[in-house]
Amino acid sequence: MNPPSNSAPDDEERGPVLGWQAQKSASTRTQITEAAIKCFVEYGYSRTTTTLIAEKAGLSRGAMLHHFPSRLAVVRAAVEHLHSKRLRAFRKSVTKPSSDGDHVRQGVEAYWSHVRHPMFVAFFELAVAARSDKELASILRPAQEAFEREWHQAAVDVFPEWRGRGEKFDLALDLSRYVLEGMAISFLTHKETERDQRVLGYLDEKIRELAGLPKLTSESGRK
Amino acid sequence: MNPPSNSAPDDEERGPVLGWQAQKSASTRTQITEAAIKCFVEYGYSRTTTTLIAEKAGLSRGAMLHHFPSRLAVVRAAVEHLHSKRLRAFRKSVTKPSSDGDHVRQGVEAYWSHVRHPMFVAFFELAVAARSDKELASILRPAQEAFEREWHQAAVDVFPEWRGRGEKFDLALDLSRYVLEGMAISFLTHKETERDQRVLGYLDEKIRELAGLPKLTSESGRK
DNA sequence: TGAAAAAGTCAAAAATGATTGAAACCGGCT
DNA sequence: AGCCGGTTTCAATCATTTTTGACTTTTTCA
Repeated sequence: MNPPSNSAPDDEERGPVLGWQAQKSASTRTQITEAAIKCFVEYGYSRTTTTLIAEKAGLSRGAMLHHFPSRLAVVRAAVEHLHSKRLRAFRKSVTKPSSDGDHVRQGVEAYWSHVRHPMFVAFFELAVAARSDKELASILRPAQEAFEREWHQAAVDVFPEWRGRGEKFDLALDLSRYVLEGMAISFLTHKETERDQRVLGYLDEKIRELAGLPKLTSESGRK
Repeated sequence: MNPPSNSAPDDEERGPVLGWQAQKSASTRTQITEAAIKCFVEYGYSRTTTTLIAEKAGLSRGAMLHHFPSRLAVVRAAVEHLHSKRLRAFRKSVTKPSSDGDHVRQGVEAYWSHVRHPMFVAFFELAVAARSDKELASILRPAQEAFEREWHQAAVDVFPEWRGRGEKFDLALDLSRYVLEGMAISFLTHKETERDQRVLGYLDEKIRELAGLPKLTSESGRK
């Protein structure tokens, strides 16, 4: 292999002084966890076997079991990796300066594209499996709670003027979450239609209403 | 056993002339399918093994494989059984005369309690598994489509006065479906709070708005 | 008695984790 | 520079467990 120029996927916390080339090969670990996440999306949680992960990561199974001694260890690492990745992507899409100053639309759009991303599918697979797998649930819960805290905080940041009107604010948040996630989950098995664009537009409108913002005039058509 | 007085759960289409007691023991089949459904809810789809189903049904595995030669055959029967049961329960809850003539609330309440029923959990498990299991998907699709047709028809029946205002009608339907299912799915892993009652109340209100019905005066508190 | 239901037995396949072995790389040393 | 001990990555093999479905045997009624 060529430890210096590594062809592994981009992300991995570049430890400041992580000298050894050997240690650099911790990128193999991220390769494995990313392969696991891909498998969750492609085959579902339960059908993601160690064989499959190793295959998708381009390693022998034995090599993988060197890095992660058991299947659960891989899952644990994958959950962690997925969580931080998801959080980073979400933060980025939220803090991106809105093109037209329309906070509502930007917020809805941000979460809407988030729940349509494969990472959400992977997390969803894990969440469903965790419903009847207490061990997985205990692994997943911290990440899930952390993400939800972050989600709420992001909402507060996006709508600073909303401070104090707690009840309507929470309502708008809950509504958005349920509608967008409900739609996204529905789209896992159904295909999107033009009717769904109307739902998104309606959601925008109602959030504006709850926030006490003026109606948008003639902008019925979302992209 | 006692073929005449059978302690099996209630439902099974009572064929008019299904004389043989032997054939009556087709109730064993429903016992098996119901056990399978219970397993989906309790253990999830993938962990529902034939051993587990037989165990829950109170049969030996060999006996079960006499009725259903393969695991998939059980699943097929379970899907069919679940679908008809689900459909029946839904029809019943919708056609039940509304206590106070409030169609909107009755409709929302009907679907809300439906998606909180274990049957919905079972169907949900199947739907998620079907996402990455084409064989299961082909089994599930007809039932799913049939149920959705029925759902739409029920909505039309409940709101006969809404005929013609198609766009807002569809919007109200989509919104309700996404919100209620999104909430129900969220509750599979989270616990319900008082905030969620507000979402339900808000949904009621918005449907009334879309239908052009008068606002309910002082009935903010749902049961 | 005889046909169907129920039970029990068996082998094949798949997945897991443990063990063993090979190859590359590090530092240090003469 | 070049060799050596030790470590780390990677590969391969093995035994065990689980699940499945085919098969055979026993029981139960009409």
